[in-house]
Amino acid sequence: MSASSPFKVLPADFYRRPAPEVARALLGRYLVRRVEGRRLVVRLVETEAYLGAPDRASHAWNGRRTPRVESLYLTGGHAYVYFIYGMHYCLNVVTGEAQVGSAVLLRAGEAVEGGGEMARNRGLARVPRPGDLAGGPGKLCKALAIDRAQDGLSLLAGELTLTQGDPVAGYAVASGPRIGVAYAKEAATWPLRFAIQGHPQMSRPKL
DNA sequence: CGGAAGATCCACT
DNA sequence: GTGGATCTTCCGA
Repeated sequence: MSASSPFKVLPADFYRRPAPEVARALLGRYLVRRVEGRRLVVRLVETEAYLGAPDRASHAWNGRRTPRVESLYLTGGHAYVYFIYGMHYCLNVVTGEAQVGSAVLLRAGEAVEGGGEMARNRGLARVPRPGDLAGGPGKLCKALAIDRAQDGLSLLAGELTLTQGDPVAGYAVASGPRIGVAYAKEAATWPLRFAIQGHPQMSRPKL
């Protein structure tokens, strides 16, 4: 744990770096969701970087620009939330400069605060282990009550922020190919998935 | 304008 | 391990 408060909000500069760097740096950080004065917190354990135009798996591949992905082109430090498979939302953190379209998908976290409310948001009858509340991109959004209403929000203050948390050292980070992007040709094998090494709550295949 | 597929999750075998 | 749910978005015709 670091010297200052684990809930100190990460500054804009944190996001103005290449997506893979931010993806690594986000591990161990706290994602803080405020809803009606209450605070829900998860510690991030798994992320994926998406590079933008050169990355076939990215929603910004080849400069693709549609109303849905508009917030992906904001400057680093904003949220990009999209709806997928007819029933799930996924939360991304935009990285780099505006108009680039690079981002980090938040794939999994473990509950730090507000587990009871997260379980209710998930529709679970009981409160499971902390890692089972947000162990997947869709679950993470559902647990934290995130949907398209949060698309485009600044992460520097307000209902959705990222804070210092409990960052891990570089040696503790594992990387590998991203999940669910087999269609993306050459980009499918790029090692842009990052997780806290050996963490029990990675979403699916182990790294 | 229609068809196809998707950065997922869960129940069931 | 496999398949179904469910619907928005995109691309080709």
